[in-house]
Amino acid sequence: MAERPPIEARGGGPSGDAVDTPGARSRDRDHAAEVRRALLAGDDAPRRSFDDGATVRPAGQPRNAVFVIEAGWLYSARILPDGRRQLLEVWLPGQIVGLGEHGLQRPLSALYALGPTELHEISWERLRERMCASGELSDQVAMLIAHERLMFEERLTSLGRRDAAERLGHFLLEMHHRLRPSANRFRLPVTQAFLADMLGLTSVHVSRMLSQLRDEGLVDMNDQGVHLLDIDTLRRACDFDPGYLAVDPVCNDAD
Amino acid sequence: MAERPPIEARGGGPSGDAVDTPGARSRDRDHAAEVRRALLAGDDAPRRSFDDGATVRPAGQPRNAVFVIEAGWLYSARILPDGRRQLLEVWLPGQIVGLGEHGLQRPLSALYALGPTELHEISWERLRERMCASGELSDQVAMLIAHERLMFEERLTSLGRRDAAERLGHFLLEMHHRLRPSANRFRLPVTQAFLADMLGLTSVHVSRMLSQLRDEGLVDMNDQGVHLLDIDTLRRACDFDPGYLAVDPVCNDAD
DNA sequence: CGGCATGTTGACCATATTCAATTGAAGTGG
DNA sequence: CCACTTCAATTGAATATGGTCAACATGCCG
Repeated sequence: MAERPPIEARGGGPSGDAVDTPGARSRDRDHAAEVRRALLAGDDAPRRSFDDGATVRPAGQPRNAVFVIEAGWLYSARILPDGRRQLLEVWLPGQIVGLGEHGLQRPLSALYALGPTELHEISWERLRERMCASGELSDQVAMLIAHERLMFEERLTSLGRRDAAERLGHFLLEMHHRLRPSANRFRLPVTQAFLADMLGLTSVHVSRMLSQLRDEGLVDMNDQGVHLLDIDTLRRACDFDPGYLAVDPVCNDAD
Repeated sequence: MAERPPIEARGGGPSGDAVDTPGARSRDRDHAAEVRRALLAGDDAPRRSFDDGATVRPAGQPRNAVFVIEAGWLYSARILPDGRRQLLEVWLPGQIVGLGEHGLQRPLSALYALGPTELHEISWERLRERMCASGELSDQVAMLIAHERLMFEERLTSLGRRDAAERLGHFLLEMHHRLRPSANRFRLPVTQAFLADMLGLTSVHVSRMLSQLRDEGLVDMNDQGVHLLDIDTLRRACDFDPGYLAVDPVCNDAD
């Protein structure tokens, strides 16, 4: 068993933007940027600020807007009645948050600020209006939703079939890829409890696994600073293939 | 707790289709049916048959079609290089499979037949053509993709934060809801190993947990026949809320 | 009949959780 | 400046949940 295709199954690098099967659109174009421009055109979208930890959008309430992140990070989470929580996604500057609730009356997941944030708020009314006006916009929105789905596909695989160390390594590689720092260091402003709720673990075990990764010379993480010591080994160990990551339009400061 | 709306959620189900926040679309219309009609109009879509277990679409190959299920079930799966596999979704008759790969050159997940199946194949070329022609179609496709994403959101929560028994109960309730049998019995033509790969467990443990659920008087499952003995208790125990399930257009035989 | 796939059960083991104690850093208020 | 609190992280010990290995039963099908 076990085929052995991926790990670099592309043309060259994470986005061999050369070949394009006819009729198939490349994910390499920055759809988010185009959608952002379309949604913000007119420049009258209200701006909103949130403090660290603030609830940007509660769960269960009628959904009525999407957000374009101007600065800061967000995360989405699903809370169970007994308090357990599963974090679903981390959202970075430039991303459009909330498209995935298209067609849903009330989101099941809540949205919180990860650090102080600046957002543009675009009402669904306005969004619909612009989508009706532009088939291309509709299409790009569909692709962005498909990309959110694809991220979940990968995370589902992590939670279902990867052990704690693999999940951690995989997630850190993912964030590294999304943030595109110049070096192998980047800031990840989250606690270990956050990582735990993201990866289906406990904070205690996250602490242990990070120590282990450090001992193995793979990752050094302290005080929200991540240093990937041996990316190639880590990628192999975690079965990380960035093929599922679209270009995330993020401007970021390394270290 | 535990609402009690659906089970016949068509006319006035989980979301009293009377009220509709302006600009917000209800998920209660059967978008899948409308998209199906649009894609199959002309009736020249090639039909394809697959035997049980056949690969409908391999992973890693250029994606070039979506499928409308005429009869039989499909499932999608992600396979890790070392053979571990995570099943992602079960697809039922009437569903359109492959929309979630919109914008992606090569799907990471493979698609297999669960029992003998009959499909209509619609090329992406054709799909794009019709989406360009109809903004409404684009929009409905976006909603269907959003729904796939929503299913993942729920399953992610299961894998991350629910224990084995809860995952099993939750999944069975979900299938019960999607299949809409007349009674509390339905056929689920999968093995315990299948359930295991779906829920991030081992087949041995699935066996044990099913025995436990039987002992508790909650679920009786044998030879692919599921009997939900105490739905209300089960729902409460598993935190199952069908709100995330759109109306799945499925015709099914109970028992 | 024999082979294969599936499910069940037991014994043992591993991974991860729970509980608890400790440390260090950061913030508050006297 | 110094208690005092709070929160995050670390570590150890005990525990639990689920995994591994293996044996066996059953049903199906050639």
